[in-house]
Amino acid sequence: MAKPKIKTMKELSETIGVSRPTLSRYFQDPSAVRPSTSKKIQERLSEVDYVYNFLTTRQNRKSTELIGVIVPSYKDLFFASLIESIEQSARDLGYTIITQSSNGDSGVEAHAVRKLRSMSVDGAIVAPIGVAADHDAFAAASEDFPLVFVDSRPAKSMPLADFVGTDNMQSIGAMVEYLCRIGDPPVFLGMPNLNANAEEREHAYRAKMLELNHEAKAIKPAVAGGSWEFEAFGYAVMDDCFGRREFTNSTILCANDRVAIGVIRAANKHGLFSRGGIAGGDLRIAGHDDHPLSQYMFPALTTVAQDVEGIADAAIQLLAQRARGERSTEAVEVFLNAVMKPRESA
Amino acid sequence: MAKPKIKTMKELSETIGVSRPTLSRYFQDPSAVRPSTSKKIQERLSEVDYVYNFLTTRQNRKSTELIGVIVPSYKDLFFASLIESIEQSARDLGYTIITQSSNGDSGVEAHAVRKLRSMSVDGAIVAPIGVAADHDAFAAASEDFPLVFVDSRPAKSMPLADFVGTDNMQSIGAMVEYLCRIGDPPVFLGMPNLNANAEEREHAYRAKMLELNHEAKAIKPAVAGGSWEFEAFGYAVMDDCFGRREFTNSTILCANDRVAIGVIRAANKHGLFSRGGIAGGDLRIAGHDDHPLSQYMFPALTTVAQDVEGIADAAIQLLAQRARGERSTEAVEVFLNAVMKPRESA
DNA sequence: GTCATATTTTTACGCGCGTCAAAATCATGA
DNA sequence: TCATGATTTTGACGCGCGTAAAAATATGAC
Repeated sequence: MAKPKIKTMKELSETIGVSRPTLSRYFQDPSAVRPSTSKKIQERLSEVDYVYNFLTTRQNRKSTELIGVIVPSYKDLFFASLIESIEQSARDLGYTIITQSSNGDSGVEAHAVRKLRSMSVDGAIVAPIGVAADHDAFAAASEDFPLVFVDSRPAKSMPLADFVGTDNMQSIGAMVEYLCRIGDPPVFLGMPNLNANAEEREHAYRAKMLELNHEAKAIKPAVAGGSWEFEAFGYAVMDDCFGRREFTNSTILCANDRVAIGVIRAANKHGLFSRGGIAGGDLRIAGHDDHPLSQYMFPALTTVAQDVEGIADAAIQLLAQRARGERSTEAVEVFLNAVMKPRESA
Repeated sequence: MAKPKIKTMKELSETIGVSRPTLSRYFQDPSAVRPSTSKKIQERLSEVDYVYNFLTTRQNRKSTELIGVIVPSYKDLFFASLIESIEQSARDLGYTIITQSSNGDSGVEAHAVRKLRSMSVDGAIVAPIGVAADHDAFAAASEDFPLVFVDSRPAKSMPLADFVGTDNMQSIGAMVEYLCRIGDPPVFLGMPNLNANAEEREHAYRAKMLELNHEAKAIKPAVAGGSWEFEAFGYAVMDDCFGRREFTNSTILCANDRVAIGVIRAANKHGLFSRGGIAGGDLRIAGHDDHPLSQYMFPALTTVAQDVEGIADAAIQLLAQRARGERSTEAVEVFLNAVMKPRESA
């Protein structure tokens, strides 16, 4: 680092030989100054060590180009994938992402929303926790900046917030159809009722079963499922069932892959996959999401892949639209399709 | 939201009936004003909708109370756990976390570091990518704020940066000892050479094997391993080996759990666990990290658990120390112990 | 070389809040 | 009730940069 360190734009303007306002314009859009000037600035800039002051620039610009992201948990690869996609889409458009985890707690979620308000973000993408969410916090926020919910809709609907997510009717529908075509009609194992997907996916399952003239049947969890430890939930519920020799020959459709991973573990523990190793028995298990590790399960988990990149992209686009002043009143709901990933488990 | 919205502190000071400087002091430390005043402010505050302006306050305070975090990937549950722990520790101390993923790319990493500089963070916690990291970016940053590396040390050592991580000699040592005590001495399957842990763990393995008078042996990957898709790497390498009936009766110590998950999958594919289901054969597999899903593998993965919370906590503490002006010259390295998690796979 | 137009420079103010010093007010105990 | 120290108010300046208006200068076609 032999490069001389320059701390303020004023100082920079002196060593570089252009006025500060010109520099200011250059940083916001290099093409806003004459090409020769732009080139000159660019060259001199590479010879010094200057980083613009993020906080001050954002304070004064009309737009902060900050986007907040709130997810219930980092330790869920679906959300992790989502964040990664959002961060990439955002970087391409020049946005800076502020990520926070609500940790499945409505208090923390409200606190996070509040922080986004204090940071004057241009918009927020939130995967809400469903139960007992702090509706007021969101309502207040949506007056300050556009809000788009992803993955699941908040319990109490927000008139001004957009939504992007997978069409559960389509995704679950495709899976049910597939399962019925290949074998016995599935029973359903829900996820803990922590967000709207829990109910929606069960509903989608029932609807499709009805359509196909099969009797819908949901497994009643014998254990409480109040936490986001979905694998533990799936394992505990089915370890119990399998222990009583229930559902050992069923086709089990799980509300998501993490639950399914727990179920597979339980099935393996009870030796239900022993014949020949791979999907030899009558027990079949299916999931939902295409969790990055689902293909490494044994048997590899049959699932439906959510279009994570599509969701991230659409969410950013919706935010950008609002930022441009479009659709200032009507809210939009975008539903993306999921695609079947038939593997070994069903 | 019937609460009247108040946008500036000046406005707030008028509706609340105290002067703006007093409010300012209250927000920075409620105990800095007289108890009766503090109570009065607190009460009135709950009746209005005011959020302080984060950007402006940080611009003017000597400390921004911002801490940057950079990890190579969100889609790695080890890092996800780490971020979650850091966020919690930080929240308790009043810090705000800015998380970024370098996506395993040194360019993105350098860009992220630069952004942290522009945000005037009080410090940064970074899990570096090892190869071809942009040393200059870190060097420049470390002149602006304290830097603590976690998980692995950067390729080129940084004289002013602290380090917190697991003592690979201890963790791998404990595992090798365990494996040798229970069965055959292990062979080693490394991880792609993407950070310092790759070499360090292999070295630790060799050292311990030497100490125990066993011959060290590392599996030579027949496939390239340049990406962070560790499961795919482990699977590809061992699918190839098992296909040639190599190592089918070995004890395989993997450099991390994600590699091990791929290996388990390969072993299952080749039916190497078929006798009785659980760890019946001679093939044994062990990992490192205690990945949240390792216990759901089949067989459940024997591993060593890194002290993730301990790492997060120590990192924050080191940063806080530097912020208080302690240890302005000497760098510190903190090594935490890992604990054995013997399960089914070995 | 001239003139119309495009850029840049100068100058100055504003953003919302931190912070300081001096003046005003308050709380407390004798 | 008064003195005294603690707290608050007033008034003012600064942070680094955005931005607007007017003046100065550069550019390019003729």
